[in-house]
Amino acid sequence: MQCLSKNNSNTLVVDIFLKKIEEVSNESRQYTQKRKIVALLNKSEKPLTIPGICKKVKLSVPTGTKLINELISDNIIIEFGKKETDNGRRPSLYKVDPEIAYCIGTVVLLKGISFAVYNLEMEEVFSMQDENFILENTESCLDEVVRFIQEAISKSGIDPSRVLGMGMGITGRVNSRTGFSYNYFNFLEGALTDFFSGKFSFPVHIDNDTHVLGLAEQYFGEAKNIKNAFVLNLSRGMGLAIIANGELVVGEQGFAGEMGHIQFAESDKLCLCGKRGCLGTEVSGYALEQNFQQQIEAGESSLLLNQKQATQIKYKDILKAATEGDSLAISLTHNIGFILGKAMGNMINLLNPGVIIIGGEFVSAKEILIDSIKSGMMHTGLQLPLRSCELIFSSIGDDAASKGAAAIVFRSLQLI
Amino acid sequence: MQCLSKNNSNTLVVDIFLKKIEEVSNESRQYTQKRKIVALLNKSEKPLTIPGICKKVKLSVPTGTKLINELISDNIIIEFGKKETDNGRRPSLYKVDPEIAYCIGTVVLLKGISFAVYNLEMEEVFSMQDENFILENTESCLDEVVRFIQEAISKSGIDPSRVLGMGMGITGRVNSRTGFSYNYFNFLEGALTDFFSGKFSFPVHIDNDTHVLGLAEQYFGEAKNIKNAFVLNLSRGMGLAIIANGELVVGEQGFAGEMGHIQFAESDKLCLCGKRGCLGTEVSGYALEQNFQQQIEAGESSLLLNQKQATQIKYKDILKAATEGDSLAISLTHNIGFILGKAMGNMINLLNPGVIIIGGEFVSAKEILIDSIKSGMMHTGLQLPLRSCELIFSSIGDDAASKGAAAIVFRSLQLI
DNA sequence: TGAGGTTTATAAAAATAATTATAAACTTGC
DNA sequence: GCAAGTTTATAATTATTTTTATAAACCTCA
Repeated sequence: MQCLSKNNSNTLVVDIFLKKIEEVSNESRQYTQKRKIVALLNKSEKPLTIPGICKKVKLSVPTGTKLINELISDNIIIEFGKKETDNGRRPSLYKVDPEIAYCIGTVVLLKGISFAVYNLEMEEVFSMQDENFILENTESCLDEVVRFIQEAISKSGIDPSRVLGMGMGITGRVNSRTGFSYNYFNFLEGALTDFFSGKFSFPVHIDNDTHVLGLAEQYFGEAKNIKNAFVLNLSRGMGLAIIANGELVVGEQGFAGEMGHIQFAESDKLCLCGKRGCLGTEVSGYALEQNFQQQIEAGESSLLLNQKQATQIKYKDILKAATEGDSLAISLTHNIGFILGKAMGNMINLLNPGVIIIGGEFVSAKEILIDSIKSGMMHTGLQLPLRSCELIFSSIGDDAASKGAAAIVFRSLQLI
Repeated sequence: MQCLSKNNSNTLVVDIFLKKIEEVSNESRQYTQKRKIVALLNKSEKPLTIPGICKKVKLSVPTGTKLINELISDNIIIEFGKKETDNGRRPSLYKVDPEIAYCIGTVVLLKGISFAVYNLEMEEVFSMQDENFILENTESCLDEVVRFIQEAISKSGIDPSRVLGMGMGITGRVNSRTGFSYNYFNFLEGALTDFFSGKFSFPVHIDNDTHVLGLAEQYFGEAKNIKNAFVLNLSRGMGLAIIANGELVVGEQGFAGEMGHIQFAESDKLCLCGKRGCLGTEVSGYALEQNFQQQIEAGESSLLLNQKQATQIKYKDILKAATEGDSLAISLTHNIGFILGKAMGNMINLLNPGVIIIGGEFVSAKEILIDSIKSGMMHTGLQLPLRSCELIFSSIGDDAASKGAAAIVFRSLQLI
């Protein structure tokens, strides 16, 4: 009430989203109740009725009605038709006006940067990419990121005062709790989130690219209603997002998920981390490229050589060739799938997930991977946990990561 | 109020503990508030003042005072002296009467069964063991368990109507959500919890012995204030309790933690599960016994042979001999520690815990194990997560498991 | 088509809780 | 040793919320 009476000012309208429900504060009781109603409506897939809302927030219908009407005149929630019922007077349905506030998801990868704005229903209202961006641990690269985001915000035409926050997925090791980044932009004195928050008028959160992909599956993808899940990010590198008890596991410092550095490899190739036997040396886009070159040198042939030199061929090319029937590409992909499957079988024993979702660039070769992964899993997984674990491939698509990054904002405000 | 006015009946007094706070119900608002106050006081380590309570449950001091006074006349909470402050009138302190209700923890192992009653401050008020018990998957064994518990309750002298529930830790695979046991007492048509609940007047929960040990460390031991931790149960077998985001991870069906069946072994001995390379074939009390016999057969000597024949020597004997300086025992224990350490290093990469707690019978050889585990961890763990992960040995003692089992009850009622 | 049943929504009355004011208990410092 | 400052606890007043009652909207079935 106190803040919402003057709803000409956007900042004040957005204020109702910006505090967690249980947060202790000396705001009026009614305002807390209003925030509860708004959060409930935002979390709900479908619009709700007044009696439904009142039951959930434990309010009587008269007071609930009063608060809801105030929220309507504040332009925060809107009426949305009437509910079809079998008998009785039809109740009006209400939902949060999806265009009253926005959140931003940004993803910074080794190659490429992307930006997207989502409304409260998580519909993309604007997006922008730069495929030519190259991530470097330099001040000038950081400036480039800031400029890119500023330009994107300006092009999107959204009012920054209506932005609840920005979530950022960034390659490398990141402490999502403190906001520090350890591999990139680590020259800053303070947290990377603080640096960005200083540049923009809204709060900024970060996590690594794999975790952000996990959040996308958790909230919008195949893990939506499953409390325990794995989301594998298999591209040039590999990472694992673990969802346990319905929450993403980031660990004590945010480093959880380094599955590429578990000693599950069958050979003892030297890994970039300095150790031997890391799974990532055999299961990754990088490994696929290495294996391909090795096989060519050993005399194997491939249709890919018609287009490019062996050393120029990237893992995405090999995956594409595999789907097109190139037998060397298929056999190499198969092999990776089998080793991956054995590793996943062990992971199943450890954490008993209900579903494993394969995401990342390797999804393009899903027909070739699925059986090899499954047969690998059979080798190491125990009967009971294996039986109830589904293996599927991600279907959210290209904007998964930025959607997941934006979800960090909603999660932090308990709006999801 | 409605239930508590007649507090002669114990069942009605205990009623205030038996519902979760946020549970939707049509009880009076004041009663819900009372339950909030009781839960808050029970969770709090120290007694609280009226203003403190009112701030936490978001009530004004006058209404809070009224409810607290009612709870006092209902004999549920008690005054507990006055708080020392620097200035101002000294507030009275209040806490839940610890003897108003109890919970039971029972642990059923392959050899031995134990029972303990705890008051609301988790102090043991009664305990009973039967070391001669042998677990079998038979109806007569199940009867024996029931008889043992009935006898223990009767001997303890506690009023069953004051028992909030019983938590049971049982060896083998267990689905703690559904209450089904898959290895023992699996001949029942329904859930094992339903069977027990039918025998007693209070609800019964189960989980496996390793998870229960993890709960003990989480709530009362070394993991108390750490959100991400491992608790290893290293005895004749091995299991891992994983705590992530402040919650025990049991997985989708409750099977999480089968670390003994991850392919981290260096040899490819056949495991009882039918697979090869399982960590448990090299890191467990069973493996220690096997290795000992093998070494003796190969001509090694040990002080232990003065007491018993090689085939009669149990892993506990070997651990004891190691602490007493027997060089074969030390070298075998060391070796297990090193392999375990390498496995733990990988687990650290995966889940980035803040602490690893070694529990189980192997704790007796902690001086010998600690360095070998640490050096193993160095071999496989990544720098960043390794640096911030502490390795410690459990110090809760013998009743850890039953305390953890009892904690299931408190956890289910949000009293912890 | 209209009576009976059901549910939503609003109005008036009753119950409940929060503010405000005041008293009591305690420390500190002159 | 007592005034000033601080905090707890209770009493009286004010505000809010729930209950109860009533009206309105809608279905079904005779």
